[in-house]
Amino acid sequence: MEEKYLPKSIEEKWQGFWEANKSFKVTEDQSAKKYYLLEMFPYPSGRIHMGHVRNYSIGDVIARFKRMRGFNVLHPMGWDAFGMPAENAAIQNRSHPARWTHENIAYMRVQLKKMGFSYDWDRELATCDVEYYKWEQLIFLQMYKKGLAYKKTSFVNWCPRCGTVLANEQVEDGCCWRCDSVVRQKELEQWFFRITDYAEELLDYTFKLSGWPERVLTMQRNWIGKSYGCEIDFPLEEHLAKIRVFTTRQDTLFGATFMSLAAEHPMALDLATPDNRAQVEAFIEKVQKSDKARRSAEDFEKEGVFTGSYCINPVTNCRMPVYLANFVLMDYGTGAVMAVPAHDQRDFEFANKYGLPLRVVIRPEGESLDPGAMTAAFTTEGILVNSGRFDGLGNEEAKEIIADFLEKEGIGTKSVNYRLRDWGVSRQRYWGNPIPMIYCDLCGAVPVPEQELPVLLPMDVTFAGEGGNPLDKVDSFVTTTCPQCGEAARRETDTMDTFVQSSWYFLRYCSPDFAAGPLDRARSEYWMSVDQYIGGIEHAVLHLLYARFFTKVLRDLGYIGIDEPFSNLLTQGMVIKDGAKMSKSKGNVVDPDALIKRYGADTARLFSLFAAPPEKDLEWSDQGVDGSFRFLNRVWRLVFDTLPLLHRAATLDPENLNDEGKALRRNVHKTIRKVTEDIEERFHFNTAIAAIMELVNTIQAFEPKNDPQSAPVLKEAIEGIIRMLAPFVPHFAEEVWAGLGNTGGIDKAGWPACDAAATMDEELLIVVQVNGKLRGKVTVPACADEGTVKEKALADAKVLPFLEGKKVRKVIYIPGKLINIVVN
RNA sequence: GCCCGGGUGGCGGAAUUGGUAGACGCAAGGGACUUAAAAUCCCUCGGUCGCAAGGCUGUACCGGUUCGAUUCCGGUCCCGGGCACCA
Repeated sequence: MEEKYLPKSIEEKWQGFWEANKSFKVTEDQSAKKYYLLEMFPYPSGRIHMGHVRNYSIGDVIARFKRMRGFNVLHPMGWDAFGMPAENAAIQNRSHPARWTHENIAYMRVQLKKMGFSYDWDRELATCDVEYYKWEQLIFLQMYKKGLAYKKTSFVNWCPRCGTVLANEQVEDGCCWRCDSVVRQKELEQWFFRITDYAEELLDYTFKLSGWPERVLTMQRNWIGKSYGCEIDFPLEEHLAKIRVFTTRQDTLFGATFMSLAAEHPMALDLATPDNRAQVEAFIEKVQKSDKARRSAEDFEKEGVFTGSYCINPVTNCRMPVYLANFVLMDYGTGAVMAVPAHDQRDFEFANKYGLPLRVVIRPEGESLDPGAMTAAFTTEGILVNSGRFDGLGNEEAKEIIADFLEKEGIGTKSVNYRLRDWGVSRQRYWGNPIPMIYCDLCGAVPVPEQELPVLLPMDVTFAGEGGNPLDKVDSFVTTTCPQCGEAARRETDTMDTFVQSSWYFLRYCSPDFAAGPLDRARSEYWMSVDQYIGGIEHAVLHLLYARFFTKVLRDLGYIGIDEPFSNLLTQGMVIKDGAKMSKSKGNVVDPDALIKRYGADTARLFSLFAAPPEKDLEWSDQGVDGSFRFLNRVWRLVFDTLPLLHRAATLDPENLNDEGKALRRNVHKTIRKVTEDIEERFHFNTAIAAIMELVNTIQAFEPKNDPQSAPVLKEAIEGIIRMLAPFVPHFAEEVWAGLGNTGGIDKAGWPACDAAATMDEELLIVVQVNGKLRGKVTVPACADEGTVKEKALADAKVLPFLEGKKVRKVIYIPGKLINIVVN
């Protein structure tokens, strides 16, 4: 052990040691308790950023802690390697997405290794490798067979100038980010996964995932959005057809005075009367031009157009004009809304704008409601009026009664509706997993036979940045023959959404080299489910919902026997600097490489864990990093200075200590208990580190006496510190541990055990309050009963003045903590 | 607009089940060591009144429950994140 703490050489040394010994390589060991720890894998964007450092530092603490506690820990790492940025970079640099991606992976792998994260690198995978994506193609085919993958038309953002589909993030203020043309909605045939088949189960399990943050579960429940209501048919005046609506407010049916349809509604054009046809067509065109993001903006002007047709309210028999309205979405319900302007704010505004009638059917209890005087819709609970035989009912109870009535009369049916929509997985992009389908003029869409997999993504492609998917132009890829009839046919050129790859990578990690299928069932069942998953809160819905869905699909395809992929979830906050999220454009980025170079990886890890608890945002502070570095230096000196004493230390005899020794030992074991709980139960690494710092301060104040028991107590204390620090600053701990004369690595030493007997206090400090205000403190023997404490508190010199001339009404005693004297 | 979080010193944060508000760290100020600087060590550090002992006050704001509220309840304001106008 050197006199001075030199992180660079220490870190290189131990990283070499771990690599040479394959310290973190694991296999399925039935005799050991398994622990699968996973952090969300990175997109290989170029370099790691502080968010990665934080995410992976949090994970590494848990991995190393569990290892020290004797678990067989699976801790893998890989790359979410397909995606748009690679393609954009290829266009910009006139290079190839594969090259860009692999270079980035190589660089970032070095960075992660420099951080000292304890991964089993033998399991590394990249989703753009054919060994990964070919199995995904197989899964797609099996989903297709079961009807879980299907094709339907839907709308995409389309740039007419580039001739390209745009992602939402490529649309800026309704215009193409590259050429600034106005983006329009284009209808396209696309592949979908039937996630809605699993809506009920996905919802159900949100009530069983006890290891997930309630916040995330709430968001997922809201996303799935189950609601109970009715489907009601409104007959058309001049047609045989009916318009079907879904509503959760059947209690307001008597107040429905007009009908609003989505512009995309299949009946929209048919309902346009000759006089109105031109306006209706113009309106549909206009809605298609407005992009989805804008359409949902707060200040979006509610607009509509009258079709010229009328339908009939089935309970009031009133004529209801049928409008198209820009705020009605085809994706939710039936794409048609019965408009109740008196009791829905949007309908109220719409009715005002187009001079449509208002009919009050609910009034506040004990009051009446004048339709002419209303300035907003009345949307709270009340009593039904103008509703025939239902008048006088409370509107909540009326929901059930009216639903029953509608069913009996054959007007409508009770219905459950979900917000969740099927998952569109088609992407008109090159850098993704090719969807294994073939189009034949005679046979239609034909799946690629399983034995012909993989459909290789061709490498000889040029990137222009316009004119659509580059894959379309690779003749050798597109041109093929129909597997069914042998005639000339075309390959599907859509690739799969990258969320598909991230929906099952955690399963592939269990058997990454398995050559006979996507996963080796025996190995997967040993490791799954993931015991602890860690990642950013931004993935609370999409990724985490898709991964849950995919796990259930793989279960139903017979690949695995579990229902849910992640038993416990930890969502971490963002890394902030100067009050904003770190980003290149804001220029407030802290480069992990520079940090490692200056302080070493251990300091970077320590600070990112100490500055805030994981789930909170972390405000970066350069001075704070200095503080963490100073702390490590202090510990280093403490060990180095006491080394000669520690080497001579006799065996510890806990029964035979002086008061100072006992006090220090009590401190050591109380700290062990706290740090263990903070890591294991709360993931509050900041307070765990603070507790270790306090113990270091205590040890520094401890003066070893010339008695035989001082050195062993000190030795136990210092060894405890080093072992507790090991998950946080592993290189540092390994070096110091070896310096203390230990061999074989600190993992083998295990996590220190708390000796409960040593934590027992001999005396307790009792806080004395008078009328709830702190007035004094008394020290009593730990065994003192209530009477003794009370006596001592009432006699305390600092308390007495507050009792003078007053009468003691009550004394409340909280054992071992506090006594409150109530006087008046 | 809807949904989900959050608001504690100059700063990051602590107070885990309603029981000492401000642990730990940073910054700042003072001191020791040094020819000097760095490093290190020691002291002070919410506000306010006081020579001091100590008092009063204080966890966004207003109110409530309680012997006791940063913590629970009702209302208000502000900040952050998410969204697919959810009928």
